[in-house]
Amino acid sequence: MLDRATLTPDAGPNLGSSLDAQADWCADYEVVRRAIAFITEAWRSQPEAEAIATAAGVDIRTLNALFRRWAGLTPKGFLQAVTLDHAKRVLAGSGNVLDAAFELGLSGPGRLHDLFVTHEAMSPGEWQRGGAGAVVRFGFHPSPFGTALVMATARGLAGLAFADPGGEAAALADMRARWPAAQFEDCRDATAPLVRRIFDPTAWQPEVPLRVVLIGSDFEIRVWETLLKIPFGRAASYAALAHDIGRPTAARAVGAAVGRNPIAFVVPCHRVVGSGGALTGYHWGLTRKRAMLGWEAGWRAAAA
DNA sequence: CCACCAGGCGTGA
DNA sequence: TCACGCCTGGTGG
Repeated sequence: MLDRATLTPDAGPNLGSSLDAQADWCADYEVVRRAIAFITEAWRSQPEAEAIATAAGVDIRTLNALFRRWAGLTPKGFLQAVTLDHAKRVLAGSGNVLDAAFELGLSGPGRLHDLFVTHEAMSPGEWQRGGAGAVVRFGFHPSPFGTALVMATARGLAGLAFADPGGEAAALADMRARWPAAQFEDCRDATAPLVRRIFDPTAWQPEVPLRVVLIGSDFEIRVWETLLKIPFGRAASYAALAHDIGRPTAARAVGAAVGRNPIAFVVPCHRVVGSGGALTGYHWGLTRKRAMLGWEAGWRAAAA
């Protein structure tokens, strides 16, 4: 098992927590997004790196540099990371997701690339009672997966959404609709530190866990808690999740609950795929789900 | 690989 | 009660 010291900014993707890296994130993601869209559409013809670069609107050298910076992998490695084969490889076996994680030595304290999270769960009723007049502060920030919308309460991180260019208003409306009684305040200064930390694996450490608030039904909370057990760079199926929470026949209901996860990326709903490894859906777009799995694959490769 | 189907289940209206 | 989903396993191309 590797320790965090091997993950210096030089060894890993992007530039740690430097502000320059943050400024580059969205520009990089635009190219990544175009590359993934092209690969997804043209995978049958096994496109060359050259063709991918053209489709992404950059030259091949730029493409190489960009992928190294963005996720520490080559375009070829990236190509592999967004295929069905890769999804199957990272798919933990059926059965208990947590047990599978421990068997693989990827779970437990000190595991690699774990965004350590402590959570507090609230039912919608509790939220409404205790949160009458609750203030939710939000801000838009660059991230490796496009513009991120971060929502925070005094109790911790409550929401994380994504927006493609021009989709900021829709993302905000989506989030606001989840907590109709709350007051919202645009306050990027409050959310900026969260973003820096969330998207920089070199900043993840167990000593200072990230506090999150999960607001949902009992069933949803159980599903979301289980998502937090899926190791970085791996995947679980909806059926395995259903099995894990003791409702083996409720895979579809699990899918719906996963889809309602308010804290994208941090609660890793992007690590849930169909039983056969297919990426069946993602609230913030399948392209973004592929990007996240590819990014995690790159970080794992860089650390290994 | 695709299309379609039925069984399945928690949610919100 | 009902339609709706980030489902799944089976059938027939």
